[in-house]
Amino acid sequence: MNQKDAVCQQKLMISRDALEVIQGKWRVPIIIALTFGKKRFGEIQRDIVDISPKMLSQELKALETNKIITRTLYDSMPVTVEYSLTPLGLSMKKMMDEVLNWGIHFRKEVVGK
Amino acid sequence: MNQKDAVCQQKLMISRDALEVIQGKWRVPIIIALTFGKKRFGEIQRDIVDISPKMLSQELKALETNKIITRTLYDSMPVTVEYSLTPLGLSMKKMMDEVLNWGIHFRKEVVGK
DNA sequence: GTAAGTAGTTACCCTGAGGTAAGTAGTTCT
DNA sequence: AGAACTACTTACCTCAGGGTAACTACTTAC
Repeated sequence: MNQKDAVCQQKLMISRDALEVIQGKWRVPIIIALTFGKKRFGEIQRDIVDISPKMLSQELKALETNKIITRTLYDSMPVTVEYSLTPLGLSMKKMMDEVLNWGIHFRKEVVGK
Repeated sequence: MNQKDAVCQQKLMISRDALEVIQGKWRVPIIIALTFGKKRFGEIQRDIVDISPKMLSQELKALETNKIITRTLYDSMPVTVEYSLTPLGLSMKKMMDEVLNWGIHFRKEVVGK
C-alpha cells in the first residue's frame, strides 16, 4: 500500500519531467518530422503545413536548449540551416512510436466506430 | 522521396489525434495514477498533490467523453465515485510506459549530468 | 453544534501559448 | 530592376488553459 503509493509518486514525478519537454502543440510533430532525417527550416515548415515561422523558430530553440535537436549552419550560398535529432532526440523514437501506435488504435476505436 | 513524404504526413496526422487526448498538464498524470487501479476523486487528488478540484473534475470529464476512463457512482452512505480506465484507457499503458522510460533516460542524461 | 469527510461547482482572474502580419538580410535567377 | 529563395525576427493581439478561493450538499463522528 505504502510501497504502491511511493511507486505512483515516483512515476508521477518522472512523467512531469518528460511532459515538460514534449508539451505544446508543436514539439511532438517537429520531433516526428526529424525522425525521417535531418531537415532544413523550410522543409519542416512544409511538412507541418500550419505551423508559423515564429512558432517553428521558437520551438526549435526550445528543443535545442533541451538537447533534443542540433542546429547546424552551412555557409553555402543561400545560407542553409539543418536540424537533426541528437542521441537524446533519437532516444525518443520508441516513445514516439508508441504514441503513433496508440493514435492508430484510438482512431480505429473512436473515429472508426 | 514522395513515398517518404506521404508516410511523414500520415504520422503527423496520427500524432495530432493522439496528442489531442493527452494534451495539457494533467491528463497523463491522471491516467498514470489510474494505471494502479480504480481510484476515488479524493484519492487522485491526494496522489497528484497540486491539482485543484476544479481541474481534476474538468479533466476527468474530458477523459470520460474520450472514453479513456469510466465514472462509477456508488450509493454508499458518504457517496463515493470511482474512476477507472476503460479498455481504451488500458490500451495506453505501453505508451505511458515509454513516456516514463524516456523520462528516466532524460533525467539521467540532463538532470544527472 | 461543529468539525471532517464524501465529491464536486462556481466565479473571477491572469499569464502565456499560440495566431497573424509584416519586416529583415543576403543571394540567385531572369 | 524585380521576383523568389534562404531563414528567420518583431510587434501586436486574442483566447483558453490553468490558478485561487469560496461555496454547495449530504453524512458521520465527536
